[in-house]
Parts: sequence; structure tokens; C-alpha cells
Amino acid sequence: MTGTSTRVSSPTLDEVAVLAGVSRATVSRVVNDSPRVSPEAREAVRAAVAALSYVPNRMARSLVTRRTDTIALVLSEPDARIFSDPFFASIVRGLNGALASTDINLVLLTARDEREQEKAGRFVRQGHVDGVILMSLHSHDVLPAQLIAAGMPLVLCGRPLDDRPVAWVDADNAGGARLATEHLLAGGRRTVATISGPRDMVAGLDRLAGYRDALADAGHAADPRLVVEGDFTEGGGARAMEELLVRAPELDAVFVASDPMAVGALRVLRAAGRDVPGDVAVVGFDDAPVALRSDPPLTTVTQPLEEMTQVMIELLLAQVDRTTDDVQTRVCPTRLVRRASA
Amino acid sequence: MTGTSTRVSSPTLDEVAVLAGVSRATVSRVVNDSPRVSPEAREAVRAAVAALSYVPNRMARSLVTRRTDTIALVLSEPDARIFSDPFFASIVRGLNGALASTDINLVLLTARDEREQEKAGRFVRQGHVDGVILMSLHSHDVLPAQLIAAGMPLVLCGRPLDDRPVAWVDADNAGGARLATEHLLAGGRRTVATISGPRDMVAGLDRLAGYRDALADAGHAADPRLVVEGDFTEGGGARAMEELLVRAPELDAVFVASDPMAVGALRVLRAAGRDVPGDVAVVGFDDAPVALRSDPPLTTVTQPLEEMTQVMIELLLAQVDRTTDDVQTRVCPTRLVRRASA
DNA sequence: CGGGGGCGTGAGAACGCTCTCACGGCCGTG
DNA sequence: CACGGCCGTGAGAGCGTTCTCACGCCCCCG
Repeated sequence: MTGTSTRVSSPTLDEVAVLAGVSRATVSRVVNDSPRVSPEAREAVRAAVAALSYVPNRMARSLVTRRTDTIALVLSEPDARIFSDPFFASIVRGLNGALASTDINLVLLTARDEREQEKAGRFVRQGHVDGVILMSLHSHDVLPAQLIAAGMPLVLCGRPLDDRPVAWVDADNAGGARLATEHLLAGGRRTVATISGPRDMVAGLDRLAGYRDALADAGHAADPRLVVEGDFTEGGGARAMEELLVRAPELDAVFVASDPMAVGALRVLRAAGRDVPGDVAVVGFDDAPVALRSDPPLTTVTQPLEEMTQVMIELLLAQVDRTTDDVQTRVCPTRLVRRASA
Repeated sequence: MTGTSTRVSSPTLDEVAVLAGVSRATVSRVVNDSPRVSPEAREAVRAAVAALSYVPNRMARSLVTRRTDTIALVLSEPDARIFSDPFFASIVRGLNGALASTDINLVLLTARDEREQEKAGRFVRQGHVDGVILMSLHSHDVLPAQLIAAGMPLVLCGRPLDDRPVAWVDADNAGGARLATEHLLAGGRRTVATISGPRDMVAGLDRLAGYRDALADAGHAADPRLVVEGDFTEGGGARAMEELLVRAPELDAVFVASDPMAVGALRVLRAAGRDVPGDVAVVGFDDAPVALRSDPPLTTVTQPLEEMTQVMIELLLAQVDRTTDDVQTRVCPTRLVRRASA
């Protein structure tokens, strides 16, 4: 191996053609699995390719095909917290799974601050990728507008706050929250509080809306005492629960807008001597791994991640292939998972 | 904006040249900041570029320069666990920081199973990137060999198990473990146990070696009862601590090879009625965020992540620029952070 | 036995950029 | 005043592919 490794650049189509005794065009046909090649020629080319360990040059190919067969998942989050979010890991796994049967590659781009967003935007617009899936939970960034203006295929992971004409896929957060709240009411609970997500995140807003709708439908008057805003973290959930216990000590159920927060709430409830689900029923959201390990295991709302990632890829590739011109959106149904906490 | 957005492909250098009234070459010079351009020409080109919102086509450029100005961080981990590792997030942040002043982009590639590794390998060898930084904690994968054979610039994050001729950067794990152990001994502890990392991870091995060396230097006989293998997780640390308390109830100090494991150990020690650091002193490793929040705050070993990522980039770019032919390695010093647990 | 229609193949023009080279115009020097 | 050199510029040749044609060949049908 080291014997011939003084070679500095990789072999080209031409060299393969010479070795195989055919023309460049024929080699290209073989490499691209075109049917119009004789078995002998195909075999000769195959051998030559193997002998030279030829790998097609992506740049040259992309230059003419205008395709890179690569899509980017852009993580436009200010802090590194996103990495520790199991939801994020699931999305990456789902996307990779959805692309496994294709020869499309997925690359991740992080864009923590304005500067990195700028850099990521440039990267994308230079033509490194065919399309972008954007994960940005707080949506005050410029990347979407920039990419739309550049005509770059784009799908957002999560419904955007404003009504920009852009494709997106989201879980039915409101529906899931409604499911959870209805479940609590159906269990005979009378005072159902909620620990909501942050107001600047759509998922938080939607889950709060679902909770309110369910209560309203059941004839309950809206009670601001019962709503405390959390930040989707365990610590935030604990603090919110403490606040709730002060504000409304009579509560007998809590819908918590994320599992980590629910775990924090569970901890505070136990410390306060409230039995779960005996005294207080708790329902979380996300079906995070932690929901299974908590004590008691958390009744929660699960999102169809598999389906969501699949749809994201579909919507994106439709744009890439220009199959469609109008931007599509899709809301995927959520489901209640009953465990022990409610 | 929608007015002219029927335009499907982006403008080319030629169109900019026509609009600016100069030749293609001059536009190229301006775009690439060549000094040999008159101010007037430069201004005209600038205006034309802005008017057309011209962005150079990376593929075309790379085809001739043989540079993509992109490097990949490949995460070659079987499970998604790596995302939740704060160490990993720090590495990404560090690398991005080290590249912030350059116009080199960083993309992340995940390669969970054999199949995805294959895909990532192809992606890299097709010439999408100029070099690769590989993070693979378990090192039984084929990617390194494949990339080396292809002559792709490569730097490993972490010392490899075998002695392949490949560049790598690692923290001084053995030195840090020695520091921790010496600290425990200097505090008057007589029976210092350890919860090690997994045997198939170099970091685990090195930290164990450092622990043993420190003990040997202090004249202690090696006692296999005092060594229990953990898996770097909190749960694993707890289990290992339980085991240790059974095996060697007289222990008065534990060097734990990772902070999450140390947190688990702390929990078990408290449950067993042992005061930390009164009865048992505990030192962790990594200086993870959790080390600050634990009770008591964890004395631990910190790695110079900033320096490590900086060096990785240096070694990689040296290879990319062919500044050097021999593979370099670098071990970065670790440091003891004294808190309350020891 | 002649003519039409695939089918496998090769020649050559793109794709959008960089880079070398050559060419005028201006300066300074002898 | 002539001549060499430098500086800004443009022409044109690639970079490694794909893809459109056009061209022989063989086979089948009339």
C-alpha cells in the first residue's frame, strides 16, 4: 500500500478509461449504472475502477449535475444545550434512517451565534448542499429568510412563529397537550395546573393552548394561578412546581410541558409529601428516555419522530426535485403513553 | 423580492463581468482579494456582485483549487449517547471557535453503524472535505484505515489503541489520574479505590494506568479488590460504588474516572451513610458541568479543551497544506480542580 | 437482398471557476 | 529621447465530470 502511495492526486475518469480500453463516456455510464453498456465493457471498467481504486470527483460531477446529493441539518441554537436534548439525537437518527436507502448524505451544521449563522448561510448558498432542514427553537434568526431568498430548498423542523411561506413539519403539540389534559380530567381531577414551556418557543405556546382548550371544552374557567412558565429543564420544572404549590396548594393534577420539567416537578412533589399519582397526577411531554426511569414512570405524550423525519425528507426532496412549487406543511399526530404518574 | 425570483439558477462570474464591464479574470481577482486590481475596477465589480447578489460556485472553484475549505468532524459512535456527552459539545464549540477566524467550515457527520460509516467514508473520499477529525471512543472501526489509505488528512480526537501512524490529540489522561490519586494520598488517605472506565476505551485505560502508577510510586501494593470497572455513566458509577463498598468497606478514598460516574458514587455513598469528604474522599474526571452542581461539589480533573481543539485544527491544517509529511501527536496537560469532595 | 431501427460507443461541448501568460500603458532611468 | 520594467487587464486553457449527438454495427423485416 505504501508502495504506490506516493501518488498525490486521485485517478480520473480518463485514466480509468485508458486502462479499461474504452472512452470516458463509457466509464461514466458504468459508474452511473446506465443500462446501455455491453457486459464486456462494463466488466473491463469495473476492473479498472477497482485496480485504481477510483472514486468519482464530487466537485466535477456536481458542477454539471447541479446536485450535491447532500443535505444539511442546521442547528441554529444559541447554546450547546441542544446537543444534550434527546429529542435532537432522535431527529438526527431519524433523518439518517430516512436517508439510509438513498445515496444522499446528511451533514450537521451548528450556528450558535450570529457569526456562525452567517458562516453557515454562506456555506449553504455556495452550493455545498441541495437543501436544508433547519432546527431553530427560538426563531428570531435571519437564516430562514436568507435561504428562502436564495431559493434554497428548506424545511423547518417545528412550526415557525410567523406565517412565512416556508415548508415545515411539526408534532401536534396542541393536540397532545389536549390529550394529556383530557386524560387528567377523565381521571376525575378537578384542579389541573400546568407548567408551560417558554413563551418564545412555539412548542411551549402550542402545548399551553392545547391545555387551555381542553379545560375550556370541559367547562373550566381559565385560572391564571394554575399556569406557571418553565424553561423545559429539570431545574426549571422544579422551581415552577414550587411556585404552583404556593399559588394553588389544592391542585390535584399537573400537565407539564416537557419530561425533564416533569421529573423536576416529581421531585418537588415528593419533597412536599404529595403522593403521585395519589394526591397529584402528573403528565409530561416528549416521551424522553428519562420518563421511563423516573419514579413513578411518567405518563407522557409521545411524538412520532420516525414519521416526522420521514416527512421532512419527503418535503425537502420534493423541493429539490422541483416536483412542487408550493411550500407544504405537515402536523404529525401525537399519542398519550400511559404509565404510572397519571 | 418575489418580483425577480423566477430566476432559477444563480448568477455566474461571467454575468458579473459583463455587468461590471470587465473580464472574468478581473472579477475573480476582486472576489479573491487579489491586490492587483485598480480601485475603479474593484468598485465596479463590487457593485455588480451586490446587484446580482452573486455567490461564487463552490463546486467550480473547488474543481480547480482542489480545496473545499471544509473539514468534517466524524462522530463514529454506535449509539446516540455521544450527543448527550457534554465533552462532545465542548469539542464542537472549541473547533468552531478555532475556525472562527478562518473561512473554513466545520460539518459534523454521524456514523452510527457500519453502514453509516461506509457512507461517511464515501462522502469524505469523494472530496467533499479537505480533512477529517475523527471522534471514535471505541476504536474498532475501519474508517481511519480507509481514510489513511485514501491519503485524506486526518486527526484523531483521542489516542488510538493501536500504534497506527496517524495524527492524534489527547488530554493527558494518565497524568490527570496520577494527579488525582496523588491528591488523595497527600490528603492522608490510606485506601484509595478507583472506579475505572471501560476497558475498550483508551481514556479509561490511561486513567487506570495513572492511578496505578501513583499508588505504586507511593509504595502501595496493587490491590485488585480496589478496582471496579464502570461505563462512564452515572448509573454505572453507582453500581460500581456499591460493589466497592462490599469488596472493601474500609476504603477512605475513590478516584472515579468520570464525573457522571462520580455523581452516582456520591449518591451511593450518601445512602450508605458515608460522609464525603469526611469518611470518603472522591475525585472525579472531566470537570463536567455536573461536577459543579453535585453535593458536595466535585474535586475533579479538567482537560484543556480549548487547547486541544486548537491543536487538532493546527495538526489537520498542517496536513492539508502539506506543510509536513510526518504525523504528529500531542498530549495536552490536565489540571486538578479542587472543590469540596476531596 | 436491401433498408430501417435499435444499441453500444466515442467525440466534444458544456458546467463555473482559477491561473498562467501575454500584452499594452505608464513610469523611471541611462 | 529610448528602453526596460512593472502594473492592471484580458484571452484562453484547463479542472473532472455529464450529456447530447452522431456514427457504425447488427438484426429483423419486407
